[in-house]
Amino acid sequence: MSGRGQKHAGPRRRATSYDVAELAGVSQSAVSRVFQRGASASKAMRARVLEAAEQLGYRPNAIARGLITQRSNMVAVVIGRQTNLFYPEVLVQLTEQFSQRDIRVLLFTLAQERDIDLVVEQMLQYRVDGILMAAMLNQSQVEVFRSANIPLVLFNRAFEGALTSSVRCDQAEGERWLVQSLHAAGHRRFAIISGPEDSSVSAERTQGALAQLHDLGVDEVTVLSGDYSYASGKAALHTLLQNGARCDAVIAANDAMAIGCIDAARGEFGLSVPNELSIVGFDGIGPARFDAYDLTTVRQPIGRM
Amino acid sequence: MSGRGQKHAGPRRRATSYDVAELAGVSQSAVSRVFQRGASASKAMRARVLEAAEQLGYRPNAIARGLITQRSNMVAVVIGRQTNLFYPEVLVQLTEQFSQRDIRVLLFTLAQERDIDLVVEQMLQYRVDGILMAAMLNQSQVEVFRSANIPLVLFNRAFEGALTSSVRCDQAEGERWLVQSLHAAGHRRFAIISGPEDSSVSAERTQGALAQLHDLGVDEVTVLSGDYSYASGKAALHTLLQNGARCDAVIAANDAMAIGCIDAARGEFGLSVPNELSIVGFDGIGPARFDAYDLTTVRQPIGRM
DNA sequence: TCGCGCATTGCATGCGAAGTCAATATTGCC
DNA sequence: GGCAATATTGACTTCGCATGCAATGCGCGA
Repeated sequence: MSGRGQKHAGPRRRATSYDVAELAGVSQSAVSRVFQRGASASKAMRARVLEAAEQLGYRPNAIARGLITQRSNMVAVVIGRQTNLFYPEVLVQLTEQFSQRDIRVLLFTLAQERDIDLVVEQMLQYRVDGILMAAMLNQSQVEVFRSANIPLVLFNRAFEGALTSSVRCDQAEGERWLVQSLHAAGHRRFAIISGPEDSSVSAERTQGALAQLHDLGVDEVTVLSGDYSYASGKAALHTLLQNGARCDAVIAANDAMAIGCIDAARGEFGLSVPNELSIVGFDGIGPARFDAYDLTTVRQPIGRM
Repeated sequence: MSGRGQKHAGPRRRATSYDVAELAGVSQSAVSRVFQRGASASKAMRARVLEAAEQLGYRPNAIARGLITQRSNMVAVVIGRQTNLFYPEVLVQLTEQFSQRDIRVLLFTLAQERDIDLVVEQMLQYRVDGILMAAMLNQSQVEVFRSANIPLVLFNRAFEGALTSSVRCDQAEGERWLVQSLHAAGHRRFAIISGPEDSSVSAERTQGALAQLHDLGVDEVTVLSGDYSYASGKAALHTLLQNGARCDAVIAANDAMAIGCIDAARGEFGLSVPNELSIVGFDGIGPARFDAYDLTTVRQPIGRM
């Protein structure tokens, strides 16, 4: 009432397609069509609408659009709480890729294992178009998504009764390659530091390594397990060498643990790495490329999704 | 028609509140109210509705709800393309915190500087309830959010004509503390490796360090700049020592560069760190705690949001 | 026993855009 | 120039849920 325009003083109500239509002197449908790809609209119309839209600062409401089109254009990405640096790196890359395809990423993290049901619930409520899961889930959870017709992609893990897709490298093959290399370099006494018991990724990697060792005629292998963290890598190497195990090559299930091993070997036991002891990892995380480690590892191709 | 039930054969259409209402023999409003907090509903009603909902696998549609309530319950989090490991770590923590408050995180990354306008557009279209921005933006972008009434929080950066909130540590103070420590340890010849020219964080850190050095009577300081990456840290140290600059303490604007410096100092120049050369960083990223570096750094308290 | 107030419940409407269908404008072609 | 074919356009409905309002039921005190 005081003469302050609505335009720049902070319009309480965001402009809608009706507002634009009115200002441009056309119908709401017309506005809608201008803001879509394949819709037909004359040049004149388009120009008028765009100008009106500009003037009002109009933005199509993606929520409303999602309601009517039944597509949210969002995918959920779920990652567990990481002691492990691999997933955050992947996450950023993933998000970029999705953006390029005009898909938004709704991020979920699992602080506790039990949070997963809450997260599942949220994903369903938000009607995400798809789910990329880098965490464990059980049969009933998979079933929920299947019956809701939501594509579920497991990242770096497969599911037993696998009716689901999964994106992942052949973990076992990677380990075989690593083992082969170590063997070729003359190593014969191996130790493996696997991940958590319940990690399918770790299981595959460990299996791969053991299988290749077996093929090479090496059957006596010490296997310890860690939790993928730097600290657990250190601890594992400590245990290993403390017990007097003699070995000249350590195969860690991921880079973080491998780095922990290297530090323990150097710091606690004064060993020269890789001269006296070779240590290999898996993933190709950033720090693995630091000169201090210059880790031999299998780098997962995170570009391809 | 062939007798296959709709129930488990993959209902094409997700159950809506009307479906639930019908099955429970109540009105749609009743269903709606059962799935809200403060709404009134009798025990009996609640029970009937919940059972019907369970049976149909009903989930409230957050999209539709968002449309009517004008709240999406989503916040946008924007991070730049990181050569720097700090933000991904922060991101995961943030997401957990938001989850606990029943807020979803819509993640955006900036592959290119120019992407920012696209991202801004997306955030507006999705009607996010707030924005947490860990990237640079200009006046007009800030203005867009202000006029759209969307709370904008800058992470680790302030804005000049600051009408916006920002969450951040006192970068300068942290550097002062580092410098003070180095000085107390007897160092007198300092070099600074700053971040990119246009980084306000870097500017503050560098200013803080210079100011403290000045206060301590040290005015001759070599300042080089990097881009926050490990590689640029290595390169900077290389340049520094190659040019014959004599210094016994290097202050890097972040941990990644500090680690690069350490590796360069050790690998290329055979220096013992920290005996012959002290190197400090900033952020407290994971790898900074690896034994090989055991970096002195300022750890940003990412828990407090 | 009757009336009043409160707790429940249902009805109807609206959020903002997309898409269907029919009406209209434009174009090409002989 | 006339007519059929095509391109634009607008009116109206729909998506699924929240909410104001009216109608109903209930309990309780006098």
